[in-house]
Amino acid sequence: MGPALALRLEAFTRLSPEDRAVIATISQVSRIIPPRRDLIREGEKPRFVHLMVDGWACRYKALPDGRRQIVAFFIPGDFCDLNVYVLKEMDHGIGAITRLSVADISREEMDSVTAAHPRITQALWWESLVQVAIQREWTLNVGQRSAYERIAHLLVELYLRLKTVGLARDGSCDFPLTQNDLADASGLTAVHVNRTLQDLRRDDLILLEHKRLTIPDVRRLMEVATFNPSYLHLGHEGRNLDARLEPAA
Amino acid sequence: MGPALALRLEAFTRLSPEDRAVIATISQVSRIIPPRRDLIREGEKPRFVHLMVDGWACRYKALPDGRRQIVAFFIPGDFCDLNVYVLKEMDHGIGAITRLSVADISREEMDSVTAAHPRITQALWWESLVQVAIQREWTLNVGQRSAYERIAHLLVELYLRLKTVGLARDGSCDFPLTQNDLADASGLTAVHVNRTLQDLRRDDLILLEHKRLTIPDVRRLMEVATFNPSYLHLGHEGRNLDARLEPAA
DNA sequence: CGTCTGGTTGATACGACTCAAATTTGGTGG
DNA sequence: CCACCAAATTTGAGTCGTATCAACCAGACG
Repeated sequence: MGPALALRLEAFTRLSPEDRAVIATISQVSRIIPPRRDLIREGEKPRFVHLMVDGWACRYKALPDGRRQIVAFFIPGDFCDLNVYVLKEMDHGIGAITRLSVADISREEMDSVTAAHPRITQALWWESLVQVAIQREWTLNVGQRSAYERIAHLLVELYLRLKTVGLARDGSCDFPLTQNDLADASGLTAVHVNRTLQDLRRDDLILLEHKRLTIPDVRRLMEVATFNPSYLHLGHEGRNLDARLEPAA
Repeated sequence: MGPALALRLEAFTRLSPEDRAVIATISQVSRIIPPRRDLIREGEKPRFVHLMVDGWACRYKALPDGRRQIVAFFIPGDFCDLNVYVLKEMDHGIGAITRLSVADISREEMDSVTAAHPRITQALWWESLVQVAIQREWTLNVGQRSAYERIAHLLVELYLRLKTVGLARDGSCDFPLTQNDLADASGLTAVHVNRTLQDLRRDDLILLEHKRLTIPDVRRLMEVATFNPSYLHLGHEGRNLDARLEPAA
């Protein structure tokens, strides 16, 4: 439950102490969602911008016959949809994966922050552009990569994003997703995800057990995943994450 | 070369005559791109917001080994990436499909428009949220739908979007995409796209020849595509498109 | 009229799916 | 602390959708 949002925005820009204070204010948890419950459903009218303070969530779309695609994962420090309130209704749902602490931020609150803090505003811009870039990369991921590459890519992405907000180090992080979640996110079946994870383990690319992921050699996993970190847009003036060039050893 | 942007924004909001004048001003063509040429490449620094005035383009991402995924199509009235200039470099390319007229809009020009015209600003918000929603739907499309549904979905989406900007009527529209383009956009091979189009033709769902698409019964095609138009967010106070409920006959 | 791009066809291969069952894990209450 | 249950993971066998590879054809164009 660290200052995930501040860490996230600092990946991109520098924040003043006042900026940080403002961020701490909007990061006040306003709601706790139990695991596997929806935060908001398709069809509802969006009233707030949600900020993930603690826990994991996902954005998903469902087809009438039950097929389901997770189109994004949210980790602490992620916003969902700056400016949603211009839309009449949600075209997708957002579900908690773990127990989730969210800050529901009203339009007014948001407006007053952006009006007074250009630096934060710009950083929020960046954060939402990065989210779209991730969405595009996911389209590429399910459209072109093999199961093996696809899962590897997903794991690397999550690992790097977690690292940005201080939730991963030394190649390892908590990892609450089930194989079913991975299947829904990758467009594969759970059975095939299972076998693919076994392949990745066999090749010593990952360790994954008890909801904990360890990547012994991030570089190597990135290679097999054809992972090009440019879409995460981390190479800015802010804290320069070593995501772009993972330390060789 | 009609007022595509105005039509597009009016799908969502009402515009005053002044608004329309401003839109006409920013829609001035500043560049013509020949077909199949890149408008901007991965790695370049984005300097302008691009507005598609006439012609089709696509956003694509490529893998080192040549695999390629089209992640979006642009048709007249589409913007690409409001606010891109906060990013250091493009994580994807944008390529012209047909001969293309674009308006390159500078950051300053953009800022001055949004500062003075809240109505337009809100509409631009909407337009970019819709683009993200489309991106999510594409992830669902390639992740979950069969080849048959997938191609059908793509065709319906493009048809409805073209209709919004006055480029389609009576179930038919110009359609400059090659089967190769469709393959890159759907994550299928060109051969399989070919066979799938034949299936759709056999089932009297589409006519497609000489770069012209006709959909005899849009409703029916939407059904086989499990097309849920809510993601296009057309049900707003603006001109109410009949996309949500295509006329029965 | 030849060239080229885009479209079409056929034969074969394989990656991922399906279905079904077994096993392990984690949590809960007695 | 153990017994129990549900959820998650694992395994196996068989199938199918889509990819691959290789020709061939048609229309557009210079």
